[in-house]
Amino acid sequence: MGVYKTNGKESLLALLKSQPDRSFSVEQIHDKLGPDAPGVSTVYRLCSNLVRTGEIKKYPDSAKEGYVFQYAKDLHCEAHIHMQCESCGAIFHLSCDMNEHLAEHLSEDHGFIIDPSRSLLLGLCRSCYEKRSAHVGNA
Amino acid sequence: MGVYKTNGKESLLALLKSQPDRSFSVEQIHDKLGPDAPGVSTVYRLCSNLVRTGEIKKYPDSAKEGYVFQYAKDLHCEAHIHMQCESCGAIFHLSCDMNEHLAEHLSEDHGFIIDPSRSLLLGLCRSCYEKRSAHVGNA
DNA sequence: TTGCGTGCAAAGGTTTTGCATGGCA
DNA sequence: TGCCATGCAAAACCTTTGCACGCAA
Repeated sequence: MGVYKTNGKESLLALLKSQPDRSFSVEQIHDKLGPDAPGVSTVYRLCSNLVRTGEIKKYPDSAKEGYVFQYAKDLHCEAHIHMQCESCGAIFHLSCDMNEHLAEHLSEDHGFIIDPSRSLLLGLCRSCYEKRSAHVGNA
Repeated sequence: MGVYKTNGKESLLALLKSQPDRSFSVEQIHDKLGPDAPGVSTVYRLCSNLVRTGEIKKYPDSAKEGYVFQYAKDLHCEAHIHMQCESCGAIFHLSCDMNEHLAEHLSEDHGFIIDPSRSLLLGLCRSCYEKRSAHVGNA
């Protein structure tokens, strides 16, 4: 599997690649690809394959139950923690010394060996936080 | 709902309370409660209610897809991050200054406002790490 | 006695699987 | 042409819901 180059695979990968900070549910992928979209079951199959090959990553969805997928190739995601915005779903890569710093602290003070690639911090990204602050305003 | 004191509710809560570091899936709860266990749908209903009242917490399961529940009352879980062992499923509460330290760093350097209560770090707890090391041994 | 909680069964939603067809190399 | 990938439909799975009965208060 994954040997041939097909339309479905190409367009799916193009979509995720075009917005590397965004994550997509199977439903969103299927919808966004429009009329020439592969069927839902194929989207599932493609995503599974791409996760297996490491080209995309799978995260639990912070909003609804379920899972989302995000382009991840060449990002060395094994080494760093990720942050997901609970409002817009964007996923950011923590690229700084905090990764090592935190890992060290957890290991030494708590006896916990972190797996950064699967650890997900939830919260609000800058723009969603500002939007929300604006909304609340003088409440 | 949640007005009456019933066997199902009592035994479910007792189970989770007896192992506050462990998390349980609906299936595990149902199985562990044995012959006098409430039906699966009741376990779902009880868990939903208890999550709503804050007595237990719901986390995505690191192992299989799905969710697990853990006793959480009086732990002020809103304020701190949690660590889940990918091997045994135990969930630990990060109770130290790192919570504030990390939150500050993420906010200042990355513009990310963390929601600690929903953030989950995955990895291996001390005992599972040691077991695994022993297994691998001289590989 | 009142009405909430439960069990059972059915429904709902999501993901997986089987099989025949179509497309890539 | 051979084999992989896809579509469709059915199945499997998990979770929720409806309804009638039993139990707590």
